[in-house]
Amino acid sequence: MKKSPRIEIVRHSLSHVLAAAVYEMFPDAKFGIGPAVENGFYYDFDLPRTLIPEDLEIIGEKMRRIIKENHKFERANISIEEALKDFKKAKQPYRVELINDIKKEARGKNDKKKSLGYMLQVTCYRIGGFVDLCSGPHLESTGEINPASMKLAKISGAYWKGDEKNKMLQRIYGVAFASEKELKNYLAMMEEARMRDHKKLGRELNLFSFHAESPGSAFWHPKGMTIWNELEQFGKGLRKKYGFQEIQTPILAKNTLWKKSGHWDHFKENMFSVKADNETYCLKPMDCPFNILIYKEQTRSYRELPIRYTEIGRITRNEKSGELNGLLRVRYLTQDDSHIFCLPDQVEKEIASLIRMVKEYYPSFEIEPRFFLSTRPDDFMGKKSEWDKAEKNLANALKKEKIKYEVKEKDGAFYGPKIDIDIKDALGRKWQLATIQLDFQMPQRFSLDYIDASGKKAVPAMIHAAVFGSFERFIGILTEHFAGAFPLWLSPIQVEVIPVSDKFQKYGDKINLLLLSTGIRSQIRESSESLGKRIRTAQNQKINYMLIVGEKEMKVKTVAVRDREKGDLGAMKIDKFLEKINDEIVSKK
RNA sequence: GGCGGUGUAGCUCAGCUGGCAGAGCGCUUCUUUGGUAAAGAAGUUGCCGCAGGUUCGAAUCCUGUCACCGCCUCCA
Repeated sequence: MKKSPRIEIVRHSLSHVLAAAVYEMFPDAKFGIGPAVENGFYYDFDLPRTLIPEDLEIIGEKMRRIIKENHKFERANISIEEALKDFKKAKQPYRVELINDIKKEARGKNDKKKSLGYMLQVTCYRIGGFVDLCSGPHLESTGEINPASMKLAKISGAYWKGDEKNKMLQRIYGVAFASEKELKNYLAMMEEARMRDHKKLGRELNLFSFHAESPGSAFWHPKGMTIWNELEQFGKGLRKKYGFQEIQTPILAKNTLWKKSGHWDHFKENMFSVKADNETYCLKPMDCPFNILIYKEQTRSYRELPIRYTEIGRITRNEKSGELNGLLRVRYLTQDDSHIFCLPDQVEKEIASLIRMVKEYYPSFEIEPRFFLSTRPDDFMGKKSEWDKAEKNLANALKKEKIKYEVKEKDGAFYGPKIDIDIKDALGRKWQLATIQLDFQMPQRFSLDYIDASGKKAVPAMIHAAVFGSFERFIGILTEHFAGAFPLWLSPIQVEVIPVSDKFQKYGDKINLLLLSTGIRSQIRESSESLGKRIRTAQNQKINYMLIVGEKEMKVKTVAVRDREKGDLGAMKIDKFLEKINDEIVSKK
């Protein structure tokens, strides 16, 4: 979908119309900000009372009326001082704050340029009796908006300026598109997303569950575990190919370790701790310090670097209650973690190799990765020069692998910059999965070293990487991506044998056993349900193949194959079906 | 953690201004022995999230609390 500047203007103008409608309903309303966003717009208000869902109807009606009345968006530039006076008089504290921010910024710029005045104006727009501070651009008039292509969507809370220390305002979201048809498509897509919700499918397909007794932790059922194990095996295979060795480390350590790593300072609020023997232990929120301890077990020579460790890391993070979200945000998660210790001049090669490995994962899931370089955050650890070097290392590796990427400013970890890999799912939604992080800080904090070629001690570099990110999140996303219809190699039940009647149950059992003995996940059920009903159930369970067997098939030792998507494929010799299905599993189609 | 919403059978949900807790699906049993997305009948299913309060009487009203959903914040 291409972004049209025109629709941006429409959305922005709509937020202004929304504000006008709210002003009409609540003359005492205090106004926050109201930008255009992806798929629509929003506006934040400080209102004398809490909005209820019915208010949205009323406000929406008012907006449609204002649109129909075809008001002009009248633009006016006024001086900052005048604007300050006006908005103070109008009792608009957030406006006053914003104008003061603009003033401060303008001062800064003017000092440098030594040409006072040019920034000391702000832009306001007026529709009817409502004046709003806004840089625009807006449409000429409200009549240009098609009211049928717009809909108010929801109300939620939002902190003023996005800071949780500030007051919470009420945010009204609207969706808006260039045409009514696009709006309808969008709403249909939202409905589709609802149908694909992994929490719903997880229950229907019996993959996993959540329980109030342990909020934020998934309970994996046999079918979910099958998917998990396939992923784990797949990931471990690739790790082996790229020279990793598997390790396993404990789930908790004394907080002294976390103080040393810096995690205590940055995340102690988010770590579960327990007291034992007059010591405080923390459940691990990361695997890295443990990997470091293994590295430090021996004196390392430059000859043995790089050392590449991989670990299925069971980690725990005490996320705030409101942040939990099914499998996508949990408190107990399992990472496919990796740590590389290498010489500084091996860094780019190792990163490039990791990028190739990441790229090898995705085709099996029918998803396209997109790469980002996340740079130094404000609360960084270490020296700027080290960061510059690390960021350059990452950029060079990306270049070497001819990867197109975008930069996410200030989005790095506190100990180093990272390459983040996002994917788009079947509905076009973005998710962050894999991450490759370069770290010159932990090795220093933990006094890591190796003996270099001249016999002197030197400090190695450390690279952190995860590809699935977490098994929980990855399976959640896959479930939604495939709408529960997993590709054959991942599918919990690949085949169901369905005898036409119980006279053929024995023949069915034989086929089922044959399939199971060759490693295919097959099942057969004894049931008095009609054939149609059993097919329907198997379809709803998204079982890839149904083998219908009756008199005809038994006589000539065939199976009637029904494909979950393509339907009836006709009769097939059993050997031929085995060959077909094994091919598909191996090629991960 | 903050704001808003929602908690009734395994699932999806109905239950109005307080007055005997319901439907469909599922599950069990029986009948049916089927040919590519729902055979028929009977039966079963409840701490109305939890704890208080108001009331002759609470699924329903009030308070608190827990969990979930959406958003904000956060995400090593």
